[in-house]
Amino acid sequence: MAPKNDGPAKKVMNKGAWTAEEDQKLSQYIEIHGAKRWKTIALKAGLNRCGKSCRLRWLNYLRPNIKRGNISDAEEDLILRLHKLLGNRWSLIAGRLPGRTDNEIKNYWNSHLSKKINQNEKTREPSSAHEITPQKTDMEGAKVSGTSEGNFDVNEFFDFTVEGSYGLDWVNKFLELDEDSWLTKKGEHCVI
DNA sequence: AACGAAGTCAACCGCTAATTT
DNA sequence: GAAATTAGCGGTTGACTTCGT
Repeated sequence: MAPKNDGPAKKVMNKGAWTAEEDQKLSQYIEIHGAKRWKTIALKAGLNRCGKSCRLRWLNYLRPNIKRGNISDAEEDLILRLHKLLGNRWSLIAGRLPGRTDNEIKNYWNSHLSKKINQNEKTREPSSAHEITPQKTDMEGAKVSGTSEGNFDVNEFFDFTVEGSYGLDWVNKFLELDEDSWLTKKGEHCVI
């Protein structure tokens, strides 16, 4: 079958793995002009890529201060705790782990932690009726359903827009609450 | 050594939210 | 205020690597 001719030929964008040359072009352009207007960046940097692809590459790989590999025990612990609190809100979780990206945390969760949790759940008593289901529960549920004390919004509660505004210690303390008392509270009046 | 299964991770896709015109 | 554009997010895919047989 002949390809239909629908107007001016669309430029075919590069897809797949980035080359070192592309990385260099993107980094150099952003260094000079900043990381704004990704479509323009893609165009002006001479990259045959869509803006979306450039943004992703920059955020997940080229950005300065990116930590790569080897998630430490402390980081893993924090991810677990934050996930319990926030569910699959990877960008929020990543915001609490300097140098880590949402994509990396998501991957780490899917390949390592979700399995760990499944194993733990299997070994635990099935009678834990108040088990937390991590995804889209807790906080989001609270936001949607509201409570007797009014709507609780995790984004207001933690100002995630300001990195380190509370410090990890505070968040950790917050999350260290014994699960049972935590859940008792949940049952009583507040869906946290 | 060869092969398939399982694991990992970079990148893409589709969607929504935010911003600009 | 509406429409168009841009940014950002989370889910998913697929190529590559590692492991077990």
